Amino acid sequence: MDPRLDRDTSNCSIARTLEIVGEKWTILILREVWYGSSRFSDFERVLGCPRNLLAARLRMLVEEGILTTETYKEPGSRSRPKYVITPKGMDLVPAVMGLLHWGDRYRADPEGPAVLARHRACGAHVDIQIRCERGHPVQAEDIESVPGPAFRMKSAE
Amino acid sequence: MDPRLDRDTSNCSIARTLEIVGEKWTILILREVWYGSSRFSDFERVLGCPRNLLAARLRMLVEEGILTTETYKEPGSRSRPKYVITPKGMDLVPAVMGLLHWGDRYRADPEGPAVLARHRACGAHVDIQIRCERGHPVQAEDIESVPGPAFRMKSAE
DNA sequence: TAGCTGAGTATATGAAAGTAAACTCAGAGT
DNA sequence: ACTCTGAGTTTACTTTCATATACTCAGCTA
Repeated sequence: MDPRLDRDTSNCSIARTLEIVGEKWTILILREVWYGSSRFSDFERVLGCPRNLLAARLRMLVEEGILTTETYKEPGSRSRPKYVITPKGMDLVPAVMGLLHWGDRYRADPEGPAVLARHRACGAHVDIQIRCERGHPVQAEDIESVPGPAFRMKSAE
Repeated sequence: MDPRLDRDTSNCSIARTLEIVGEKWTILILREVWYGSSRFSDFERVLGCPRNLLAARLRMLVEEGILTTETYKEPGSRSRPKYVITPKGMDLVPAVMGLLHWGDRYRADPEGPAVLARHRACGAHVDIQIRCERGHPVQAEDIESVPGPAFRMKSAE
């Protein structure tokens, strides 16, 4: 990965993921879904996010298959839509756990984090780790990035 | 974590992390640092990002202690600054690996990813996993979020 | 049938981001 | 002394994004 090479970065998986979840509010909406919110008004109240953006982000997350809509019915009210996470959305958990853990470490209040992630089965604190296919824990420094099958160079302009 | 509760989310670690790395270009700059770039012109060329934004992002990353500046000297030229990652910056690797992995899975080209992450020692592919303190692998569905020491409710307005 | 409520849409305004080009600045080479 | 280069800064303009507020709409209840 010589930095002087003119790599074509248009098919970068990080950039492509950020195209979807990199806009303001998107990850925070997903956070609230994980914490149990599902209704438009819940997101609005807890996030304090403008309604038109909330509507736009929810629509996009549904289009991308990260959320899906179901209906709920409060007694005495009509059916309304709610937003639930899909398996594709659950697969974003590790990335967001990474952000959470970094914030806990470097930007938390003196008394500690606001939210703790626990293993439901045993109650122990959960964290993310990097491992290689053989199961060895890997330090970030020991990761080597190499060109993959879709690696491309910039074509001459 | 009842969604109807008026939680105060101003001290959320995810939101605080996004305040730093959530702006456009920031994570892509870090990606290039991991891939080996360190000079202003390298970032500019490979990212195609406007110079004023690149300068602003680099300044912010240095202020936050995620990057630090050193100098390099090309023979026949004067010393110039270069940007290198700090341990605090390396601690963002798991989060970005999460984004990379998700993109590889859901948004890669048909032939596969553009970049592969390998364990330098054994050459095996690396990935991120969620584990509890006792070392058990944890599925995203088995994570429970509970109020932590800095949990707060919204004060009455 | 009039009002209430949750889930939006529409509109206006301001703040960032993108684009492009000119300009600065320090020092090494000639 | 003059030029060249990498690393920026500055300015000007356009476009997209974000915010705030007002408005709509469907259906349940009174």
